[in-house]
Amino acid sequence: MIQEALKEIKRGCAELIDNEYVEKLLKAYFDEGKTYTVKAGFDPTAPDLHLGHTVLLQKLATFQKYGARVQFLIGDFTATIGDPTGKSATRKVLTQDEIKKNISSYTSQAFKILDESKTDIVYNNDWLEKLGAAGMLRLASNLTVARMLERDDFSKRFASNTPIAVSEFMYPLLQGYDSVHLQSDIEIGGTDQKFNLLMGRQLQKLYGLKKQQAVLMMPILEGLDGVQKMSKSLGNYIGVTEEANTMFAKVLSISDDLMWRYYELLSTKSLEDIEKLQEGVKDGSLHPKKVKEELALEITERFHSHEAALAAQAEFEKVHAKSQIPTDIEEFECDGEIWIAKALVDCKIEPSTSQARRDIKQGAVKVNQEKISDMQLQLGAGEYILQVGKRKFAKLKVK
RNA sequence: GGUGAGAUAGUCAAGUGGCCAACGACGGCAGACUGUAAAUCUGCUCCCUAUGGGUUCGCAGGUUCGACUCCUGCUCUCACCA
Repeated sequence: MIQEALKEIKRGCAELIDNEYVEKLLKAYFDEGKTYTVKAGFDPTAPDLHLGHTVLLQKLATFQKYGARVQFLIGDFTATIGDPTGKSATRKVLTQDEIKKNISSYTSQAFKILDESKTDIVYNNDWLEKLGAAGMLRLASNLTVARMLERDDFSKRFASNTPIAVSEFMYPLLQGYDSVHLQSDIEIGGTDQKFNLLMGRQLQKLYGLKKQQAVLMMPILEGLDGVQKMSKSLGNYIGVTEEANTMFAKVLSISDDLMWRYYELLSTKSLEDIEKLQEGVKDGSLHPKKVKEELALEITERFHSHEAALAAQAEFEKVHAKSQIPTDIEEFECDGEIWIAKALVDCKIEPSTSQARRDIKQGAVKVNQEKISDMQLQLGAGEYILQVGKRKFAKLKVK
């Protein structure tokens, strides 16, 4: 029983520090029904969660299945500093107002995956603000600069002459202090958080806690490009609030290699089943696109519904396999004759008339499914379906 | 505080008085081929109804017929010294 739970918990994880402690917690749960706490921190910097975040959330949900109370930590204080992780430059600081705005949409998205009744939402501003200058200094005295520079991204930035703000040094310390305050039993985070997560253990010890948190690290989910980590700023993400059609299409656009990665980290299929799929693709009995569709269905269904997922699949087939016009296209209107390039910009499927001209020249623009080449084309009264490339559509009514 | 180096398009990075809307690479977009995959090949990649015009090379001035290139001041970054 314990071993089974442990196996599920460890699935897809990159590293687990203090396996024994986790086992002990699980044993206490199964034997005596004792719960324990699992902390995960989230930065309220962007109001939207994407699949990269859900890797962690799903892991938290697994813990909840086995007796954990989740400490869903909103880093409203630390967000004012900016976590240096993975950034090549100092991050811009958010205002309190911006942060507040992000939080509510944030949590409601998270509860699509987490069990609300087993989750405590906590804000680190509550205790970090009270820490004061003296507390900060005490905290900071625990760490040397040399040790701080051991951190990969700091040393890289230092070596490449990119600025590091002193306040950024405080980030790992504050995150670690969160674990002291919350007395977390386990903390989970991405592999890029290793330094910060371990800081929690170190500080818990220094501040005299009996137990030090176990640390579970999950791999970072690659974005749609398959290279960089999924992030909103890179635009290579699938947001959990995105429409079913978009979600489905985005999953299908990832590469075959990346697909297995997504299977491992996002699917709830058992590892054995995934392996079978992999073999099937290898020996040619399964078409990789079919396998990818299955993944797309599973993910879309998770955030929408079974019906919506199926509808998205049908829509996708319609538009791409049969190259028909999508069902829902944004509609625009205009008065009087309009120049094609201007129309494309007005319908927001081209950023500028310059770009529109280029695309027309290259034969990427279609009007009512017909490729056009006349740069000067004027659209008279009537209804038109405008299309740029394979993905951008708009309907325009000219009065 | 002192000395030196640097800031160029989404990123990296050439350019060191006119040949510069600015080489190249990556990214991105589009076309061909496909499974809206990958790989490959090709074209495009500041804005503007455009064989032309406008605005760009950290910011503000100046020199010059002409400045990304020279001068002055400022802002920011880095290194060394204190």
